[in-house]
Amino acid sequence: MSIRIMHVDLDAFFVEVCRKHQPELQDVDLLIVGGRRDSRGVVQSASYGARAFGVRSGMPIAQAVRLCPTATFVRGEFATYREASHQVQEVLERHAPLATMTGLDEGYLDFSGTDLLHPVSLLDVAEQIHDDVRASSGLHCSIGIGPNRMIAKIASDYAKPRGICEVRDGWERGFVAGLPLAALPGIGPKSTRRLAERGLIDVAQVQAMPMPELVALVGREEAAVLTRRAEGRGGLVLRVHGPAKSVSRETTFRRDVSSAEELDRVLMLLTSRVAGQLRDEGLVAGAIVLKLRHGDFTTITRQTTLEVSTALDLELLAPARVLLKPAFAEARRRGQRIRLLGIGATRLVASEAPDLFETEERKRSREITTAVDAVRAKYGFDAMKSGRLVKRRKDAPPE
DNA sequence: TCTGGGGTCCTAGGACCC
DNA sequence: TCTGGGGTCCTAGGACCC
Repeated sequence: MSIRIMHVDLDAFFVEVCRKHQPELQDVDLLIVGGRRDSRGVVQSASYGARAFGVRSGMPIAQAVRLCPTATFVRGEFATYREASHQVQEVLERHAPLATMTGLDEGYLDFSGTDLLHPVSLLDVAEQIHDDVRASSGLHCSIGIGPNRMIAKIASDYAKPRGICEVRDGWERGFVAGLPLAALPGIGPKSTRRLAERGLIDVAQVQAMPMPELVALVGREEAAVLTRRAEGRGGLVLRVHGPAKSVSRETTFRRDVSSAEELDRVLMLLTSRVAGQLRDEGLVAGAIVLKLRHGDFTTITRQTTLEVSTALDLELLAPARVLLKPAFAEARRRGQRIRLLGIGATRLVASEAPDLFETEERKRSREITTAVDAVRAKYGFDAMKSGRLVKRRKDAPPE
C-alpha cells in the first residue's frame, strides 16, 4: 500500500477572511491583519501586496508600519476565522476518509491505500478540492501532495499561492535538496542560527555530509533528526486531534502595569474566561499556570496543583491569586512593570458527576455558575460579569 | 512606539517512593 | 551508618507552530 498525504493550506487566510467580511477592504491592495497601527501586536497575516514591501507574519506592527506606511491595518475577528475554518473542514472531510484541520488555516487528508481509486496521481482530486474550498468559503488554497506529512506540507508551501504540487514516492530527497534548513518543520529561528554558526545552511549540505562529521558538529541526537528530515522522511500517519491538553487566556496590556489592583481585575476576567471554556467543553483542571511577562520581556510561569480538579471560577481564581502575589512582588523588587498577564488550566480531564458529599457552599457555587453559563450561552460572555468588574469598567477611561 | 495569543512537546532537576 | 538505582510526579523554562 502506498502512503499519500495531502496538505491544504489557505492563502493569506486572515487577510482574505477580513476582505470577505468587510467588503470595503476588497480592493485594498496593501492590507495587514493583526492590529491597528498603534497597537502593541504583531502581524498575523499580510496581503501579497504588503509582502512585497517585506512585511511578514510575526513581525511587530510598528515595524510593518515603517516598511509599508500606506497599508491599511485591521484587527480581525476570531469568530469569522473559525467560521471560515469550519467551512473548509467540511470540504476536506467530504474528500477523504481521514481529514483533520491542524490549525485555522490548514489541514491534512490521508489518501493512503487509495491506489485503485486514484492509480496515478492525486492532482485531479486536489484541483477539485481547491474549487470546492473556493465555492464553499470564498477562499483560495494551495495544496501539497507527498509520501509523508512533512513533504506534503513543504509542497503546499512551494505551491503558494493557488498552486498544487505533487511529490511522488522516491522523489522526496531530491525535492528537499534545494531548500534551506530553515524551511524544514521543527527548525525555527534558534536552531537556524545555531546551525548556521556551525556552517550548516542548506539541506544539500546535510545530505552530502558523512554521518561522523555531522555528529561531530551537532551531536548524535540532533544529527539523527537532521538527517532524517534532510532525507525527506516524515510522519506517515495522520492523528486526529485528541481532547485539549490545556486551555489558557492571556493579554498584553496597552501600557505596562504596576498596580496590583489592575492585575487582580484582569486576572479575574481571564480566569473566568478559562473556567467558562472548561465548563463549555465538559472539562476540569487539575493544575493552573500563571504567566507574567515583565517590561523587559522576560517571561516567567508559576504552576500549582489543585487539591480538587475544578472548572469553577472561584476555585481557579483563589490559587491563581496565590501564585500572582509573590510573582508580582518579585517583579516589583526588580523594578519591573507587568507587560503581559496570562492564566492557563492544565491536566485536564472530563468532568464527572458532582460529588455526593460536596459541601453546601460548593453546591451553591456550582449552581450559580450553571445559571451564569446559561445566560452567557444566550446573550454572550459580557452579559454576566462580577460586580467588581462592572463597577471598575464604568470609571475606566474610554477605550 | 519592538516583540500577540493559543497551543504542543521536550528537557532537566528535585522530591518521593520502593 | 552508608549507599544504590529506577520510576514517577511536579515545576520551570524554552523551542516551535500557526
